[in-house]
Amino acid sequence: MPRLKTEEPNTHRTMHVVNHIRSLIENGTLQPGDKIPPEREFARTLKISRASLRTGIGYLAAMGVMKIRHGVGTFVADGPPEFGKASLSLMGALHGFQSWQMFEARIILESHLAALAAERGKEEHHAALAEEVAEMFATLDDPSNYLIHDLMFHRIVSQASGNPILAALIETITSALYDKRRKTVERSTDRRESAEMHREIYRAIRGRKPAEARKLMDQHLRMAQAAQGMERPSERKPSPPVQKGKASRLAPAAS
Amino acid sequence: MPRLKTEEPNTHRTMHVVNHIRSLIENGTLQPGDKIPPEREFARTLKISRASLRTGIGYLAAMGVMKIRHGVGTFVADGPPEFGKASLSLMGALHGFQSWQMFEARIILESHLAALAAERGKEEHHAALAEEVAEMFATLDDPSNYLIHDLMFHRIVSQASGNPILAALIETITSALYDKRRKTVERSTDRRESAEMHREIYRAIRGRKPAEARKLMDQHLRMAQAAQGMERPSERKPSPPVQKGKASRLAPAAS
DNA sequence: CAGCCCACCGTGGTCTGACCACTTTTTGAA
DNA sequence: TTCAAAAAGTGGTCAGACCACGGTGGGCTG
Repeated sequence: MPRLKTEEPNTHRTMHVVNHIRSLIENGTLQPGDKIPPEREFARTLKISRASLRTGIGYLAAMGVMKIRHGVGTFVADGPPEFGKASLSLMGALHGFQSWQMFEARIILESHLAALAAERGKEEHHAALAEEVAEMFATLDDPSNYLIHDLMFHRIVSQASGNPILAALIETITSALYDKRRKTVERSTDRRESAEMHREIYRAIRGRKPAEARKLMDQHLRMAQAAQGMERPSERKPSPPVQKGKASRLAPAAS
Repeated sequence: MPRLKTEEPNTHRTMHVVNHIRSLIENGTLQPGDKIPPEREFARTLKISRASLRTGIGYLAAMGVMKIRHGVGTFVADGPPEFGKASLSLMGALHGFQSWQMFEARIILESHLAALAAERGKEEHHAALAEEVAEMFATLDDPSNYLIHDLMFHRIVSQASGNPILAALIETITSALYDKRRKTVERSTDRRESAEMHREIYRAIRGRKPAEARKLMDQHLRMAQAAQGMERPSERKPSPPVQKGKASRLAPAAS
């Protein structure tokens, strides 16, 4: 019969650090963008070695919760929530993710996001979206700046959806897709068409028409996908075998 | 004019390690479940200190790519793809995620997943789903085991969808939701109803009826949500201000 | 001989303290 | 006043020792 260990107190230092910082964030002591104490000092405070502290901070940094700047300090992440940058990339290598799958995920998520934004978006979001659309039309001949406003538009839609988790998911996928995207220097005509689609999406959101917003976003993304030749291939390679049994980590300490 | 640094060779050791292991995975030298060399030996091989190697491994472990077992060794993760365990939890603390938001994300994703599974599921998936449904009916009086088969059912649906990225997203959310779920010892009648809904979902998937599968999954999840009192509150707290400008990380090294 | 316990070994975890590298700030000379 | 050099402050790396955990096999016990 296994003894029930009561949240072992000698938990690994790493988690000690993680939980400590976590609580600092939860009780408001630490806000996004804040700088945490220097490693040497912080380590002394927590009564652990600097090495262990660094392990814990590294853990948080890997997950995108903390941002480390060599020679400056360590900060709480302040950008839009996002899972570890290399996360998708790494897991892609491990489990063989395909580009079309990433795009499919993006289309599904972002279409819903657009619908939610149409339901819940506030005036401030509408204003921000309008501004980005305007900027897009203003930078039709400036590809790199156009791209920035394009991304901002989608990011604002995410915020307007009122669901930061879905927003984080999208952000993760988008940033992974970003690299591939930069290479595709879209034609000027593509940008004009794209800008107009964004405007229509904006109107649907502002007009609180969820179904229409979703349809337009879906349409817009499929077009973008086609422009980059990332459609789903008609023929699939043999899929891996179904995992059976392997309850492994699932099984609680039950009976 | 900034000098163009050619992928500086003295890149942080951490990324050196990460990229090394990444390439080992990509070229097939390292398979899921494999054990990597002992730290001391590996560090010598890579010509770096053990501390730096550990930093890199910790990074990978934080993202769920590697699994460390004290006193045994370090392995490549072999379970279903999933983002860092504490990831959602930590980010929740940082950005104020709500339970209903997690559930909303789950409903959206998993409903689509069910539809995709109905389109693309193979016989092997159908068989596996049937088995899990049978097990669920067989364990109606055994809550903890019932839960395991419940989770397996949903996991198989994810696999059947043919999109490992969406599956990983769901897996991440589900595992974060898992803790809360264990506490809710559902009533026996709830389990019976739940099992029957799963059976219907299975039939829709097997019958290749995407729309129906989606509808049923959506219905099932909303019921589960209601059973745990995680509905979306009618009134929302004031949302954070729209982030404007902050292109920060977005801006490429353009012009 | 069968079974169990425990010392041993391999592996990851932590500590110490020194030094290196990057940024920002301060200083002092032109 | 300007700007380049130095200093200060912070994260990054290194080295080597020792601790803690888990598995294994030899030796003791029954």
